[in-house]
Amino acid sequence: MESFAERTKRRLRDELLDAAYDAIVSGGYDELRMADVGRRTGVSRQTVYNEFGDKWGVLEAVAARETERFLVDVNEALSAHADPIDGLRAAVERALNLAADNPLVKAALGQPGSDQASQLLTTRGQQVLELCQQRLGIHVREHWPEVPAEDATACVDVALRVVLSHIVNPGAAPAAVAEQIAQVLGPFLTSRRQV
Amino acid sequence: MESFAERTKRRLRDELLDAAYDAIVSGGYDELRMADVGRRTGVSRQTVYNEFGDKWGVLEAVAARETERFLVDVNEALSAHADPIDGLRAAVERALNLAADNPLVKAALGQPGSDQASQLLTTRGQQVLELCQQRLGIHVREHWPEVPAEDATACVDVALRVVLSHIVNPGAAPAAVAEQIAQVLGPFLTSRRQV
DNA sequence: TGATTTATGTCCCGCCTCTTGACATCTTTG
DNA sequence: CAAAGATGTCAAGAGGCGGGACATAAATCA
Repeated sequence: MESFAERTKRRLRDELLDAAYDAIVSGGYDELRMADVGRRTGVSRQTVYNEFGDKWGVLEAVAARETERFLVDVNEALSAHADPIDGLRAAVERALNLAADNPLVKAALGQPGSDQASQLLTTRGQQVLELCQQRLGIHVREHWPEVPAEDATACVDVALRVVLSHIVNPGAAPAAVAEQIAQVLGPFLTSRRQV
Repeated sequence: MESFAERTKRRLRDELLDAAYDAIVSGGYDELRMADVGRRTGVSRQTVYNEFGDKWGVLEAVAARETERFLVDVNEALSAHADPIDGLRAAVERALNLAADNPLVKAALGQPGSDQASQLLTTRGQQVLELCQQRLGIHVREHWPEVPAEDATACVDVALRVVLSHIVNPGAAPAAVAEQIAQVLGPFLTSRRQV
């Protein structure tokens, strides 16, 4: 049985993340105040530091949770198609559309006072990147049994980086990008496909 | 702002009451184990004692919460009518019907191993009685402005005791009892009614 | 330019709550 | 009669949160 204390701990973290999320979305990372996060949750400033270490830790934790939710949607699109190439195309399009609508992404990239927050998806993006690689990797290896694990990983890695690039620096429309990636990576997948 | 600690405290109490409620409903008061209440909630046995004092305290707390919920329904019936006598009749009928269906009432009165629990509504029923008097009193004084407070209180007190008696020791059908009480107390209310 | 304000990050200590283990007591069961 | 199981009490210990103080850096204001 999970203890009440453990559930309470998780709830605390969750409520802190809610408060931080709201603050970032409405005012940007620079406007985020550690004391506010605590106050909104009904907890001291020290407790926020105990939970996340520092202000950047808060942003990373918010991003990690948001990414997890994001990936649920993307994985859903991925596994909605039997053919890997179709799944890839659908997942890319879904990811780009979701990112375009996502308040946190907008706050990190678009709003003023997001000099630092934007690095979350660029120079300091390892965390998000690795999280996506891992989650997508697991999911793809399950749903693409005909593609060798190593090749699936490579494919995911390339597509992921292109998608991230398009999120940070938008190019063509989501559907067009998805089609482009499917066409470029399609032959690779086809050539590596096994019985 | 309410502190996180305060909310957590309330949540703990609520979850303990949920666990105790389930245990009582499924096995009766005698089958209730303090250690189980703690285990189901994910806290130690001592914490249960800290919160409720002793086993009877658990039962009283469960009953108090259930009574509060019960009264919400009854008060709703009471205030659905402009005329006090109609409200009285409706409230009595609602109360008796609710009690007849209530799992906790059944567990306290009907099930085997409820020798002690049944006292909750009889020889040790002051707590529930007073809670009802208070809540109903407040509500009636608000919704029966034409009846002097003292007379309203007396009316509520008499009706409440009759209803409780019918719950513990059922007589006629709820609607018939309600009609009877309305007829018996009606003249009193009418005579005391003011402009 | 210098002073003030504001926010981050760290440290420390007091307080409160929960946990754990032990114990006495009573009742039920074998 | 002995063992098991439950209630109720006590004390010691651990962990987390609150609150205050502080150093530091950046922005603001005079």
